Amino acid sequence: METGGRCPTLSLVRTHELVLARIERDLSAGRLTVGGRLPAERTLAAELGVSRASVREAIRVLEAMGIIRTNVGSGPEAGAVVIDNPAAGMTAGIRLHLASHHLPVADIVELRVLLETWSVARVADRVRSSRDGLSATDLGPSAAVLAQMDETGLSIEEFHRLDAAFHAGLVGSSGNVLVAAVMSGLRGAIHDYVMTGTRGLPDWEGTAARLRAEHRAILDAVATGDPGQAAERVRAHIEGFYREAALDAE
Amino acid sequence: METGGRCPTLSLVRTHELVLARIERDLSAGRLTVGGRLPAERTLAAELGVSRASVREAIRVLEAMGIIRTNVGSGPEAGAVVIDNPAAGMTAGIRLHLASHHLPVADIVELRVLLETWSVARVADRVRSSRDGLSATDLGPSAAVLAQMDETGLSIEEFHRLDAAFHAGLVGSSGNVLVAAVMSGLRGAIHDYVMTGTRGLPDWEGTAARLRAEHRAILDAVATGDPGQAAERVRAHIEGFYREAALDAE
DNA sequence: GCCGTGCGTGTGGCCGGACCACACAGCGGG
DNA sequence: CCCGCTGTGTGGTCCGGCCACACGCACGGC
Repeated sequence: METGGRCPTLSLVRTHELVLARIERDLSAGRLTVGGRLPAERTLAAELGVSRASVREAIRVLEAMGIIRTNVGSGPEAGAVVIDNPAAGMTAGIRLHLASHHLPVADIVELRVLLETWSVARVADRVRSSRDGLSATDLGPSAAVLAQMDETGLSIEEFHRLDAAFHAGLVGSSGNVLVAAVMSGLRGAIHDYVMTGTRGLPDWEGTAARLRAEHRAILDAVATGDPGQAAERVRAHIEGFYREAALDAE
Repeated sequence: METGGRCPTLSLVRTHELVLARIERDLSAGRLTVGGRLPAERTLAAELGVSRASVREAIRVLEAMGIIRTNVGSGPEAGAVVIDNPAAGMTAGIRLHLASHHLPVADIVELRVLLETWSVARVADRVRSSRDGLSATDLGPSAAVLAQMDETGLSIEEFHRLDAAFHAGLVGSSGNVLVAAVMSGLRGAIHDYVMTGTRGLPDWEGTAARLRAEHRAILDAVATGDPGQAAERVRAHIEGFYREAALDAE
């Protein structure tokens, strides 16, 4: 199985993929955990008998997928540390496929509606079946975000940041980590489209006021344990805004 | 904005990220399209005034995301070509986050159920509202896969390959490219778990026969335009198998 | 004319070495 | 005790070299 060159690497599997596989095995086996540090590039290269360049290539993939982050220097913040940010990989991947025109924006919007209606219905359902615990621990932060959104003088960017926090909070309350990550990735991927569309709105203040009212109606439906209403209000809210900002006209 | 070193690169943005941004812009602007070729690494490095290593790092990320594939040599198959494989990036990302124990398998199963019930319900809905066109062009391949699955002597791997093709075909018929990609990514990410679970089943032949019957029932509900039944059968089919293969016991 | 062989060219794959900036720890001097 | 300097280890980037691969083209032989 030796290749003819000087490198003992299997010729069908690229070297950086060997590095990735090794790191995945270490993650699976618990030898690497979120918050823990990878060996230094030079160390890992020596251990695996490959060049540092190949290790770096693998590291780049892991960074893009939101598995690790790297810092130069020494001390506890230095090197490659395992993180838990699947949304980063989702955002990057979806953005690129959007850029290549393979993924239509309309499909992204549609999946967002599906995931978010499901999430809020699920949260509302849990409120209905176990009212006290969920209301206290899960909807308080969402209400706080809505209060922040009522402040005057918010920039469009700031409004959307709070908007994202509100929606992400509700989706997060569904308890499905992957759904939350996909949702975050979707929003991240179309952020520029949303900003462009928002700036083109004829009456941003009027729209913002309507969005705020819709947020409150959604939170109300969730808090009163009405899955059907919650889902319907979310759907109307998302589709309404995207239609107004011309995001569905792909 | 010049850094102190010999490299004129902005110090807050890594060089490979500059390369990625450039390629994303080219994709967005249509200068690069699916099927088209990127400039050679050496050419791109010279154009951007960076080292070939930085270009390679960016290329690795694009490969992992399913945006490009690379081949050595010369001629039409050589170099980095733009492809449309978002599922690849999904699979890789989800696998890694699964490996790090940040993503629970149960969340993956849950999302799969959500996406697949939505997809078959949508296809069934379209059958109901436009029966002739959809039945002929979209369900024929699915029925053909089921016929293949009835052949004797299928290995477990082959059975699951056909199983995946059947499910992917139905999801693909929903018409949402992103949903199909996420679904494919989910399946790819948990493939090893499924294989392990399947090999541990006490009566694979009995299970396989039941799965086949459930496939036919699902296809029947879709073909007769019954969204509610289609979704319910898919749900029961997925949850039943994953429970039996101990995939929900996370 | 056709086929086979060898050479040249361009491609990605990989390596090793060099140097940089950063971040910290440890030590010595005021 | 505080500050400055030095040393060490980290990732970031570049450069140059060589390899295998894949093709195109030219030349020679039949």
